[in-house]
Amino acid sequence: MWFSIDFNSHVPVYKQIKEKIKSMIVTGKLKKGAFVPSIRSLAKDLGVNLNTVSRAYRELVLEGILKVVRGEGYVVEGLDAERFLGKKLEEFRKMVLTLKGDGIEYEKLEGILREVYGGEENAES
Amino acid sequence: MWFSIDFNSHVPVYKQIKEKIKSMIVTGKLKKGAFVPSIRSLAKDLGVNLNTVSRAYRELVLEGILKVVRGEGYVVEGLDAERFLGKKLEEFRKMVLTLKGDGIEYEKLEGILREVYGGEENAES
Amino acid sequence: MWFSIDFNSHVPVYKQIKEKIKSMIVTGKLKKGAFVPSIRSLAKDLGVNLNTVSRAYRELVLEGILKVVRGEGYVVEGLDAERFLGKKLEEFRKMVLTLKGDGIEYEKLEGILREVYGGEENAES
Amino acid sequence: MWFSIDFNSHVPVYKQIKEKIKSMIVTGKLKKGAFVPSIRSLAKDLGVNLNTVSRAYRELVLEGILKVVRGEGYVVEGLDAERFLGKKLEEFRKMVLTLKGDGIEYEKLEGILREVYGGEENAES
DNA sequence: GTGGTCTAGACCACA
DNA sequence: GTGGTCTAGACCACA
Repeated sequence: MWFSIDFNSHVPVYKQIKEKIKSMIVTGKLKKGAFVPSIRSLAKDLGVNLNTVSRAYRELVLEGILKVVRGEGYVVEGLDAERFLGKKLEEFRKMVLTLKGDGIEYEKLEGILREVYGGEENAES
Repeated sequence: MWFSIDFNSHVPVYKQIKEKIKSMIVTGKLKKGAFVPSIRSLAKDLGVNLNTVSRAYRELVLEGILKVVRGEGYVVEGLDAERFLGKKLEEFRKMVLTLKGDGIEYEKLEGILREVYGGEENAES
Repeated sequence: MWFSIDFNSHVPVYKQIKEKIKSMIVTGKLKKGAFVPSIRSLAKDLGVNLNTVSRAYRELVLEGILKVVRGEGYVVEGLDAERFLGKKLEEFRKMVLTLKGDGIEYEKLEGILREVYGGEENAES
Repeated sequence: MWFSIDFNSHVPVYKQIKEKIKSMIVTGKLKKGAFVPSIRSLAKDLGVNLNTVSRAYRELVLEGILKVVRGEGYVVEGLDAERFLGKKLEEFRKMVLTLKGDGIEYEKLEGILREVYGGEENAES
């Protein structure tokens, strides 16, 4: 059921975990009131240290996204989807700007977009 | 004339410098045989330590992109543009995949693409 | 009839329970020979696990403050009030020292003391 | 120059460090713009692990009390003294309430207060 | 079983 | 020199 970590990424592992959890909440894979996996089980699944997951969860609590239930685990509180997606789109815009700066043409990027999104149902031309 | 560093990025500063240099070579802003700025001046411009720029240049030399001219500075050797742009597009594809996974619709991304690439040829409005 | 637990305190719940029981003995609310509430009922009242109350009682027995009556429950044995209060005052002194170190004036603390201890005999206003 | 940790306290070490730093800012021992000791040197002084100090500093940054300067260290930003002292006094009130509940008389506490504050200059009677 | 804290030590980036 | 992250493992409290 669980996701994986990119150990080659510059993004620290605990931040990757935070993003994944947020993503799963936004997409409804983790619903409000549900328990996220225990620190130790997620750490084991991801091949990561307990402290790393612990830090991710702790920060999500500070952000009001998770809640800790004594002796039981972490529960989903909620997440401002609007804001989460807004940030993601902002990152996307930044990357597109960079790519434009690198001289890559619009069509290249649109092509990839269509490929990823499967083609037919999304493309007009 | 010089670029800037995103100190909040997870991408290490020396890697950001490498990427910028490469980008300027690919886009022709730095031509083969031209001198890149001296380590001292670039470090000053960017507000970073000499060691950081030094490391970026050193690695660019190892990659065959720059060449040291003893006592004079670093000169552009060349760069496999195909490969550079290929990597960039690969990163783009990865990000699009993530965004799709977050439930963001094709249209949202295409809209941003059009915005960034200016109006006329791509946008209808 | 029973007290409450501060779940936000750093003091472990089982220690809070021990302190409360001791306090009630010292103040005569629990007299020698009286039964303290059963583990089950106290756990229920406080909203904590049986094990937690159990641990508190067990340690109080080890300290000679409670005694197990097989099949009946836990009975108050007694408590060195002098020592109990001495510890409390020691903690108070420590806290006052810290507050003095923080630059808080004598009058502020005395004011709070008077407030808590009610008006007439101590306060002028 | 530095403080010490109470390893027997229930208060986690990283929280003790946070409180000490705050206290030193409030009392002017650490002024705005000054560097706090480096993570590693403080860890060594206190006989504590680097990660523990690191967590304390990191949380102080989140609270806007410290600021991190890349490659240089942590700098004092500022602290709402009013709020800090208010919290301290609240803790004091709570403790006094408990002590009153334990049957300790006003005079005992006032006596300790006077002792700690040196007597003459503060006491009226 | 759950989380919380801490240690000893490693490796990296930046000044 | 500075901070940042991570691991492996320990010990504790609570359900």
